[in-house]
Amino acid sequence: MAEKEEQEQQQKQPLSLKSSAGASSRPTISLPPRPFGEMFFSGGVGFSPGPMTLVSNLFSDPDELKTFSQLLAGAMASPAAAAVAAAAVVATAHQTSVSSAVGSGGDVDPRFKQNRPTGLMITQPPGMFTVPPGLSPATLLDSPSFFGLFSPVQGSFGMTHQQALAQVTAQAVHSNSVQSQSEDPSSTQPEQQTSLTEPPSFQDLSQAQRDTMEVSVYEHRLSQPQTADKPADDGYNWRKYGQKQVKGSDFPRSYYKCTHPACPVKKKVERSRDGQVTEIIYKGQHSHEPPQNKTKRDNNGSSRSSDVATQFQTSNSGHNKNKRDQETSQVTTGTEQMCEASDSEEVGNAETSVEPDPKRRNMEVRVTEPVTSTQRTVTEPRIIVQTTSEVDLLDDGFRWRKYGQKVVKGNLYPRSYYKCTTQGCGVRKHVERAASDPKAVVTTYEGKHNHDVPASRNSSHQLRPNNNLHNTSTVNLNQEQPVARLRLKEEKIT
DNA sequence: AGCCTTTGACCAGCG
DNA sequence: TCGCTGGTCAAAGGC
Repeated sequence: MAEKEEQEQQQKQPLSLKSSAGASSRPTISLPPRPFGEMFFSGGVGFSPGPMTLVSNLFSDPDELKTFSQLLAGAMASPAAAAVAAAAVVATAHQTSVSSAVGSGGDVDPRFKQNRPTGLMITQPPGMFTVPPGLSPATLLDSPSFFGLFSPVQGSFGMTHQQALAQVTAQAVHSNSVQSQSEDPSSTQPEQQTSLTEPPSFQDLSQAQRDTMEVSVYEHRLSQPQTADKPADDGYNWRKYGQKQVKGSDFPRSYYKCTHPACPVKKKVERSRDGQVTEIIYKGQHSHEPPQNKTKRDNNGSSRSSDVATQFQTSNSGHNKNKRDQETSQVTTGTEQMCEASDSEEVGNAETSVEPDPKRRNMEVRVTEPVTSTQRTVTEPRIIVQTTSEVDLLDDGFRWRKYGQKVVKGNLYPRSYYKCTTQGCGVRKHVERAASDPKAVVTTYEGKHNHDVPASRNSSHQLRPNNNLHNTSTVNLNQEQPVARLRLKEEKIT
């Protein structure tokens, strides 16, 4: 008897795994409706400014950014990455179609490295991407439906990344729309149909459309469960307006409303028996920016933490009949597996990364995100996919492989992340376009090369970082070009 | 004083 | 229609 109870208790632990769609109590936390790109890419880079600065003008073309096709190609190199790409595309596209709403968070928490989320599962809303358990991402990629979804993108070279995303969005939304209509033939969703050609951003939507649009973003919390009275601080102010003991839960469910006047956003917070937050479901779109002066109350780092969104769901108020189901159903990619925390530097650092773990082939993908605390509005969601094929040739003498990029606060341009391709060398650098001048870039090095410049490139390198430099300096390499900086940072990479 | 949480009651959807 | 369940309201109290 006691043993049974113990088993039950174990099953109710936040990290326990259950199937979704009603039966699921997989620990999920849904993010507030905010740009997926931001959720993926903002905050907590993990790098800190290094000591030396140097001028360079390595990118003259703002389109250095990877195209969607490139991202897709990169993703296809790795099944796991492919899954992440798919999920990211869907999520991003979905976000694009629904909202350009603001994000949440605050300042970067330096404790993030300790508290960073460590894993999550990418899931998709019904009618969008559904990868049945047992179907590997690679299989997915081979499936006609997958490329059916992406075909407009692949067949649209020359279009912008955002346009590509828009088309994917259209496909996804259409798919969702079709499903919804099949469930409720009497209702139509003209605005979504319209989005087939040009998905409207949240700003583009009429107020009525905004009001009827709901977005829930599910997020899995794999570590740092919320044990405080309040759930994760997501940058907004909430007022609890109700609490209910729900069936099948040992802990009551709490209901919160955004305290901002006229803001319709609500969230539900569920906890496990031990008080840990196991699920937060957001509903609605914030009609305002997060309060900038919001008090940070995280003394232990538990607040301010947010994990990567793993599931997007949309519903239309016209379908309230099915709203509950839509809100609670969760379709996940791959098996119902939860990955434990990983201390992988690659995973744990700032950007989204992918860890193709053969043991978790059917597990979606592991993607991590730093504690998000930056607050900004992302106008163009971007995708970060770890690519394996691209070798960056930024000519500092070393060979680099680009493994991600993201948009950072205050800069319209993403910065890109590179790793030294030499085996065993953990040096990384990130290159960002200067906010003040897109022609200038800031390159930050992290770590110390444990090898010499590759012989084949010895003669060509221009900006080789001095591994032993500790000073900071700025060098203007080109009087005609804006000053960019190369920061060198020497620190132990753990 | 203002904002928040608590909590019992009420309401609506569903089977 | 009734009971169950989840969601919300609103008064009371605390900080």
